[in-house]
Amino acid sequence: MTVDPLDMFKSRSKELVKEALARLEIDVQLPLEIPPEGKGGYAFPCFMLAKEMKKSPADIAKQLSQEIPEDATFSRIEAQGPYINFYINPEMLVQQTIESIMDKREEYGNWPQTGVKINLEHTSANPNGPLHVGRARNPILGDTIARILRKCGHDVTTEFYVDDMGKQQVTLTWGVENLTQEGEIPEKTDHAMVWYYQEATRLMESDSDVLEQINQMVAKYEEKDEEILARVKDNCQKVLNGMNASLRRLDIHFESFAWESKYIFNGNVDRVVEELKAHEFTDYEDSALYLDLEKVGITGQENKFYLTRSDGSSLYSTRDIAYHLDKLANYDLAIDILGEDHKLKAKVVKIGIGLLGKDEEKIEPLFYSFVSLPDGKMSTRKGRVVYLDDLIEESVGRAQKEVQERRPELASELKRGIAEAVGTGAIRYNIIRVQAEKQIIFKWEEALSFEGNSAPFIQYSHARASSILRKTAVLGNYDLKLLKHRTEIQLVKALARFPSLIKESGESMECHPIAGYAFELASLFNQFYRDCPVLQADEDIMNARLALVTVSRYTLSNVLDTLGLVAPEEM
RNA sequence: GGACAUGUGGCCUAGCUAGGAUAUGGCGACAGCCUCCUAAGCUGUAUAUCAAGGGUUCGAAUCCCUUCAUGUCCGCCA
Repeated sequence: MTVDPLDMFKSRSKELVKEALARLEIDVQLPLEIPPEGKGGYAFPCFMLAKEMKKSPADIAKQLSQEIPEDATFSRIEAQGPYINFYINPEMLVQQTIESIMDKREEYGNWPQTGVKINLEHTSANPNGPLHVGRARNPILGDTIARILRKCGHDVTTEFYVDDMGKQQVTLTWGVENLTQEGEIPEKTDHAMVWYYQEATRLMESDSDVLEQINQMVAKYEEKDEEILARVKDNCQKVLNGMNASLRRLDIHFESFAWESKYIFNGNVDRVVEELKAHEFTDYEDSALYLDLEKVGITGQENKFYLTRSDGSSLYSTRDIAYHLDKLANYDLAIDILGEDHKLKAKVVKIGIGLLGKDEEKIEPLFYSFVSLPDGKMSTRKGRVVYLDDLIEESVGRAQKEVQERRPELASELKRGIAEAVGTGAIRYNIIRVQAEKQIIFKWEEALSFEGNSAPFIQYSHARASSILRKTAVLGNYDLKLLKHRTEIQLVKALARFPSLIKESGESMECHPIAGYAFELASLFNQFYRDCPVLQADEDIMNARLALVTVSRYTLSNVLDTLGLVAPEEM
């Protein structure tokens, strides 16, 4: 059975149009469109034939439709104005779709393995403090895209690039080794460590002795001092552990961690510099190597993009080039989830890879805009920040209150589970439902909405479906021809779209269409729930509807999983 | 100053890649629906010069140009 239940309808309608055109000896392809509600499943506009045939599009549509024979796949094929509309045979659609989902179950929506190996780098936040909401878009976006690509059949490895080379990391380590934190120390390691970083940064700015000490450490570190490396990595790891704990709560995990220092210590960065300095697009200024942006066609910037300092030590982007070289050696595609502030750097990395003779098209950066607060950008230093952990706590806390109000009779363990699922789900969904390049201004009321277009809305539909199925014995024989209510057909149409949606979203690497679909599907299920009683219906109808509820539940569960949301049995 | 992105009812948002039939939904507002499978639900009403102007086209939210607004970048930081 094919993955996409709509496939036969799409290809058959195209075929029929093609044959009709051939009979009229017209050598043009008509595009397939999805018409508005009530105009059938597929439509072919005839405008582009008007010039050639010297007739109005409406007349052409009429003439063409007369050339199309009746076909079992469609209940009606007719011209309406300038369009030929194909009405999908609802019985066949219901049959195809429900059987396909019954057959695939948890696998419905998954495409066959492609063998394509993808490295998907996301989050990669500097390990000097807890994740804040301004950055939280990165892991959520990255994890969701990873899930989509896996459903598309690709072999995805998610990776966190740990920056353990910057001055910031040395500053943190200096703080840990020279300062004593007073008062109550937070239990979570990222929250405990950030104090040292903030305090050391403050001291460094006011005390030149401190600055001197830190600079000396940085200098030694860049000369590949293994002992300092061990100390810095140790502190990074502690912060990283805290970050990972936060992300785990959102069901975000990494398969791999790539440490930036590795590429310095193993000599790869030196090799990159060696090769690049021979290139005609690079030059020296005071023995600092730079790339001439004008020569590579980047305008709007200062012309020099530095690849090394004048002492020969490497810069961030140079190390990033070495890192990406490594990715391309091991993967077919490298995807990077990056904040919009990284656009120029990402471009330079791609160019660098190209200059080294590798295929830069295999690097795909995806950008997102920052989440800011109503009074501006989030900043850890200025204390103008909402930590991800606080957002999660607040969200789960509010969800806990809601569950308590709505379902006081449930066991408290169950209520806690529901609150966790709803609270964390609301956060993920709110980030993912908007296209990544739109700027978001963080507002508590919006971030923690549990009604309307939100995660709990979708989870609730799943809980309703589960509830119906919980109350019945094993599914009996069913006759799908009995499903002909308007909302039943609409629900089936939505169910049928899932596999093609997964594929399209994987190709465009966008998450928000899936969120929109999840909401639409849940909404249609709720309408079905209102219009079509299941358990009270006559046995024949009940069995047919139970089949529809079963496949709806599978599909709801699969979309929720694609978005990284829990599908609760009850809420 | 230049570069990249974004601009759709009071607020948020889909549609833009491949121009087509009355611009998608949510929040908020107002009016309704629990003797019936969970009301985190459902139904209805009102609200849009698709930032502005010009162009291409039989046809533009969608393509092109100009302008404006917002975000981001333009460090021998990361």
